[in-house]
Amino acid sequence: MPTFPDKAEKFIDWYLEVLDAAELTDKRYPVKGMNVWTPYGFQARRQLDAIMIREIERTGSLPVEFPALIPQTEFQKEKDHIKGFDAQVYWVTKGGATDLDVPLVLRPTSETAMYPVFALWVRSHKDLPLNVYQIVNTFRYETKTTRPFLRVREIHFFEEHTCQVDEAAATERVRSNLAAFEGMARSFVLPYVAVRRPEWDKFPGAFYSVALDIPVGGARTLQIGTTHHYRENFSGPYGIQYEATDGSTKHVHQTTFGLSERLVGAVVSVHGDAKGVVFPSSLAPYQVVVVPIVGGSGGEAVLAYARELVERLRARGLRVHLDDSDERPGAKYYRWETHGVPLRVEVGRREAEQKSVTVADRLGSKRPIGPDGVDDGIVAALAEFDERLRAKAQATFAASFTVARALDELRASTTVRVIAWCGSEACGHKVEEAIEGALLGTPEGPLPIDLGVPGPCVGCGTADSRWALAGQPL
RNA sequence: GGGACUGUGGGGUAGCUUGGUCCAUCCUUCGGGGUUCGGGACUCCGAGACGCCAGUUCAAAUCUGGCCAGUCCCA
Repeated sequence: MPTFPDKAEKFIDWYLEVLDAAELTDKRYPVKGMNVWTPYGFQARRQLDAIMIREIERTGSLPVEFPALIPQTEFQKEKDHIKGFDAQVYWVTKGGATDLDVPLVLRPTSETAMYPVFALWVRSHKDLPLNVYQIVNTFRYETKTTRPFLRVREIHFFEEHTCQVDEAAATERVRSNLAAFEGMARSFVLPYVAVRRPEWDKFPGAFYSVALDIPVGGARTLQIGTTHHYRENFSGPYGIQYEATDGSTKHVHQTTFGLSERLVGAVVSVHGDAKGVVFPSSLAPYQVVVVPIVGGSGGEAVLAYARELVERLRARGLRVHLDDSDERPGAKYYRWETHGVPLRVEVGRREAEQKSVTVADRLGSKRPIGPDGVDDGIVAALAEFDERLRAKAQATFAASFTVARALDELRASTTVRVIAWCGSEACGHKVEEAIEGALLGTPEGPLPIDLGVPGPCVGCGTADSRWALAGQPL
């Protein structure tokens, strides 16, 4: 049986082959970093979008869509922002054969597209808060190696932008974004940690940035989202101001919240195994695949039973696929395992006669259900699968962090490290050098492992320190 | 930005050092027929490739140069 490269030893090879086998993307498109969403991958993405939309709209955010092109003049208004993105923007400089008077940037993110318009929208405190989001493609000229879903040049981007009355309200919005992400992460079955990025690694133009990181084996980490507090850093240059109740004019305080198809890559990376992708039921294009086993005589009765079962399960709201292709049963099992389908329902002559089913889940359990309570049993098996997936992911997560009391303990790091840090940039860089990676920042919530109060800073020995995480961003 | 390496059917490869035995090997894939069908079936028939351009040569997948694309290492 052909196998995938070892996930632990050759992660990237494993990742690429698994994606290929699962038909989630076609990476043969002839532009670096731009891949094709296949029907199967697109359906996973559609679920991803639906979850992001559900959770953000729960917080009162509304959808908008801004244009993809931004005039250079607007793009340049915030100094740090342009400095941060200068090297990775695509320019549109011609319309037909005519050079454009003002070159246009293909949005790498939409602050500079939205904020001139926000300045028109926001006039009074009654217009606040302004909470809007969009899901669009953004473009970044990545110079490093690109990877499907994980590092792409055309990003399928979720971005929420808000305007708040003051700093405290913006701080609260950052908090509510983190709460919204908690709901999303629960759906994706992704244990993560929220960390406040160090000053030198925050989003260009931000007051501060909180990133959502997950461990992905060894000391490696993957940033799967960010939320930023901008204070007045953008509202100043873009003139987003309002008249307050006391008649004074004030600049709004802004926040953003960004997520992307990286979450698909994260789900593949975290849950995938030696047999391929494993989707939680929330993202699975097909939550259940029904495999009829039609050998010999009586095939028609089996097929009829399978079709009837599919209809009943669909009526229960499940995404169900009937695999009535010409393949033999074993080939179908392998196929849907590589594709990460949570539940496989086998029905053969035996099941058709008894009005029962045999249910196998993607984590390896297999059992008969019925003849009574077949539909309920399948629904329950799906929920059970998610919980087992969660327990498994949680155990891996918990084992992915260890404390390092001194710099030399960072060197041969085989997990993400938790360290005591004084907060200085000098000590931060010492840590980054030692781990040959990045100081991810200080956790916003509880630590992923229980460690009590931090000891002296690993860089300088100062007693005044906080816990921080260090790893090697993928 | 500096350096190294690599481009062969849809995917993965052999052949390249030493030019000819290559209208290019094998696995997979794809189309058609038949037998099969409770964990990747078998069989028969068929389809499909030397990144691009120039050069050397009687002869180029193979050597040389340029270009394009990709990968890795260093800054």
